[in-house]
Amino acid sequence: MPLSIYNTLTRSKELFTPIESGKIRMYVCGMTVYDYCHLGHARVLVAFDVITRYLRKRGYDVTYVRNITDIDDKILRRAAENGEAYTALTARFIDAMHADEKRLGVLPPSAEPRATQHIGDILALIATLIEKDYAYRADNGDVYYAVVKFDGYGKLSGKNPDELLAGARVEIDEAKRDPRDFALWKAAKANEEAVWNSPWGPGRPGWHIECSAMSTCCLGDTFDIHGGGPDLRFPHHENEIAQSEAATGKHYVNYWMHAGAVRVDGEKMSKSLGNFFTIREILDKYDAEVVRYLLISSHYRSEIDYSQESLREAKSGLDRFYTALKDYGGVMPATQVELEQSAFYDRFMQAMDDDFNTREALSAMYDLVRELNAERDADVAKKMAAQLKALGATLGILQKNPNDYFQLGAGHSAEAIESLIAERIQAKKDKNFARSDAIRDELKANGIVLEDSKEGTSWRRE
RNA sequence: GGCGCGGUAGCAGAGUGGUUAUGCACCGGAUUGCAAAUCCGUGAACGCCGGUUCGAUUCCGACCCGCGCCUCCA
Repeated sequence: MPLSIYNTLTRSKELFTPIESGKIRMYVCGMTVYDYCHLGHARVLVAFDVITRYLRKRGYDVTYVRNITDIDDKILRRAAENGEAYTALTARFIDAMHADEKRLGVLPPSAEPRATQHIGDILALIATLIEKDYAYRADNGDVYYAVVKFDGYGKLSGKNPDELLAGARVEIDEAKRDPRDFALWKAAKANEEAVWNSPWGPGRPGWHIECSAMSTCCLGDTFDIHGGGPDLRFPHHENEIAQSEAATGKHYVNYWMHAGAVRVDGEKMSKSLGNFFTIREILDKYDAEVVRYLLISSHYRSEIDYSQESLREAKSGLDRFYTALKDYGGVMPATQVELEQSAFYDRFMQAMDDDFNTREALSAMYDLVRELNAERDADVAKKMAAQLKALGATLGILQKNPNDYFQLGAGHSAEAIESLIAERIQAKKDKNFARSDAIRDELKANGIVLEDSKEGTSWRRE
């Protein structure tokens, strides 16, 4: 079964071939830690988490590196506003990020390099670029990359370097030889606390060079997959290519992957527009697994629109899965062969092999649900439930005990609900349906739904 | 202006040159004391105009509309 991946560089789906058989080296641009993560970050986090899980399920040994940008203009500005050390600020938001991703069921990456821990690598990379005449020190003390020197500039974003030059939106900076040039090293200004010494004077690294240094350092000059958010394609990733390929003389990345944007009310959600929702404020109101389900219920490359309605639908969809698993509890031992012996498994894998088509994979799972719900043979049904749960694991969902999923966070105590259920069962035995319905209505008004079956009465929060 | 993406049933969202996506919602039936859940079933779609084809939602071209990047942003 071939795996195909959409490559942003060639704008087409390509059969995936790793550099080294059985191994995948992947780098994803992580957060700049000056604020809480928002839904857009969650999208990238979850998308590449699913991708990593699937690649591992397929048997690849995946090294997943996701950096942390912990030195940058925005960080320094925010720290100054708060009157705190920038290191204190970044430490806080790194902790918050880890807490958020854990709640979303995102597995930790293999390595999480931080820019401030790689200053030496960054300096070495800049020195190489200057040596090879791809960079220059300007009069203001900054070191810039000379875009004109790099032949392939624009190949990732499809931009023509000449048109970029003509673009009036590129800021004119007297120190630069060319308006397209970007900073590799920023000279220290007065009273700045974040300063490192360099051959070009005290200062700090530019954003783009950080990722070139950290990725190459952790994964080698050429690696398999580089991912990130949609707005990183230009200029960030374009600049990474220019830096890394100029420095090493080698091809930098084989497959470029970019997640789709998250929108709110039809507008792009972004920090600059100020219309973003942080992960934690959403998770205060909604089940983290519902949010994760929302993020995987459309293709990772497509845009998604965030709304109350889309969350409600996500919850309904996830409820259907957990309802199907409800009678089978948490533990469902099954052999690998049993788990994979299914047309639904094949469909799932085929969908995921096609550029990680989670939506198509979910539809195979829903078809499995229908068959499971209709199955009369308890042993067969149990096996199907195990299959469903195993497929869910690949997407990072459905691993909770169904009762926990349905009951945790209910306003009432379980004891109070159970006692009302007992009273209602007695009323039903007495044919006192007015009383039994009253109990059900009362619980319903408090967000508790009762469901009768042959085995008895169960409950869930709405 | 340059480059790129998309327009699919009430909504969300896959996919395919001819035959069921899927989920939510709706309708009919089964089940239920009544519900809920579940199952069975019906209905409903491919922006507009041309072209290629025996046949196009699917390929090609034009058009209309929406959006993204080009500036810090995931």
